[in-house]
Amino acid sequence: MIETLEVSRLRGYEYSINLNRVKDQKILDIISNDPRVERLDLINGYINIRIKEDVLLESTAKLEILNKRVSIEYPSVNPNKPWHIGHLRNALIGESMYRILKQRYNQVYRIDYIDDLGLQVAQSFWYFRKFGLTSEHPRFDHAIGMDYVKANQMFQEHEHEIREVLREMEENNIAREFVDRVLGDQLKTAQLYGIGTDIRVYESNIKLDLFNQGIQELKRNGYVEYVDSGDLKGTYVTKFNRKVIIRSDGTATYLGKDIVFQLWKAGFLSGLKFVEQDGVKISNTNGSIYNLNSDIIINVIGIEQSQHQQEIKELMNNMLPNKEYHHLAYQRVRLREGHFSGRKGNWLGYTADDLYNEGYERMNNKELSLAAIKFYILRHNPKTEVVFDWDKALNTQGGSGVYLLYTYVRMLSIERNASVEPKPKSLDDDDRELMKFYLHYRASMDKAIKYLDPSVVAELSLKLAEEFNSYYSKHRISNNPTKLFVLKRLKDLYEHLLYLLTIPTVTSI
RNA sequence: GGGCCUGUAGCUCAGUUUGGAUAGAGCGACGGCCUUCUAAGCCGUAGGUCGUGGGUUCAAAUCCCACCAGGCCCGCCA
Repeated sequence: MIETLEVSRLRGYEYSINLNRVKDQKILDIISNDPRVERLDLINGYINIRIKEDVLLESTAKLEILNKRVSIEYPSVNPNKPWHIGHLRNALIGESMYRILKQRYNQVYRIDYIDDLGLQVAQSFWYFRKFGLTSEHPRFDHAIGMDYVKANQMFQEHEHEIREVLREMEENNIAREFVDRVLGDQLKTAQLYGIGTDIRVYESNIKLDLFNQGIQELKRNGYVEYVDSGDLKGTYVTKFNRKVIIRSDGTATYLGKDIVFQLWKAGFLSGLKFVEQDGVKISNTNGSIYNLNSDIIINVIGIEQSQHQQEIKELMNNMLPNKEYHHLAYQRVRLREGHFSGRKGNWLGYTADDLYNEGYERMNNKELSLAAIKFYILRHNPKTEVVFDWDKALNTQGGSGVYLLYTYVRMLSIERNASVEPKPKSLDDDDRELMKFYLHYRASMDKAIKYLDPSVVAELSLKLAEEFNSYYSKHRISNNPTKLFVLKRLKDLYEHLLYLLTIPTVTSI
């Protein structure tokens, strides 16, 4: 009962209900008879509930675990460039969301999709084969990214040739080694930022082991049909919303390839084979069959693909009404002068690695640099556009990742200086305010999961840090058994929150 | 033409889904606080037509309608 109510903003109370919302008098009886309730007060038309101290002291960060298989796909960066800040946003939202989801579902899998048969890779591979590496950078992904800008300028003139390369890639997978070399470097950035994956799927393997059988299956089940007249003559379209998935020349559209993959995630199609390497399942035609069978499918993809995602969602809901399909849409990170464009190459100087290096230079510390960047990105609601600003991204003062770590280190320091054993006696209102964060945590996690939004957790962490710093300046903690106990509990929760935000901790600053 | 997202303090953002207590933070400005657990901190002051106009309601930043501004999407591209 109590769990469903909102956590009160008033000091000393844990929950509050607006009297006007109480439609049924029985609710009042139930609340006042709840053994966990210590006291009810009526103030300004609100029922304020104070719960018993031991209930507060015993609250934990453990949520009810649901038995569902969840997959979340991110960051799926094209393997022909280094990660820029926009890719980093995708990866951080994905990784944080993954960690949050794991608190609620018993099986959560991270998927990274590698588009090794895309036009972008074809352009880069064509250029590389023709001219070799023409940009200088110690990292292959960076150099290739710079070369891509040049390759793109030549695209129109050499389109026929490049499309021919793409066909060769599709037939003989000739770019795989090139792609893996770029990917290997991209993964260094991923590792730097603590971004992980469980399942890596290459488009070439989908093409090889899943696509044709998948399309046959869809035809057999009547989900797609051949068009024999009109504008779309010669294509195969989805029966449900008449979107082209096979062109009249027999090749697959983006939607066609995508839908097959999403259906694989849901367990509707089978055939992908995997080998395991360092705990990661990697698609490989010589491996063994594995099916994910997700109940809930989440894709972290830019908001500009909303319409495309909506089409897939409708199709999935239509075919598999028992599965959930979600598009976690995020706005782009952009520069003052405009959006990132691989074509123009204005991501130069704004790669995820550049960002880290600049942070390291300013703070001379790996964790502080990472914390600043991660918090800056994650505290924005995914739907809001982030206009990139060096000083804001690498802020070391209030409302920053550095502030969060500083607060954490302060907690550790007080614990180190403790002169008594932590043991709770009676809590004053300030102690209760801190213990209440366990209740706030539950509410925030519900919200973060419901709306697929890690910024909820970022805001909670910041509020906790602010509340604690205020508490710290007001009370002497290290010689007070109750306050040391509260500190310990709060620190446990805080550590957990930082973990959810992918922010690594430090022990001193 | 159709659809989606955004608009809250000088700046960057919470709060909008579930209408309700004086609309909250940070940065920047100004003023305080280090012989006491980390001052990358804390406390205080100034700063608001919640894009605009209607509507619903006892009550609207929040719900409904229209409009304005910025961004994005509507292909046998990906």
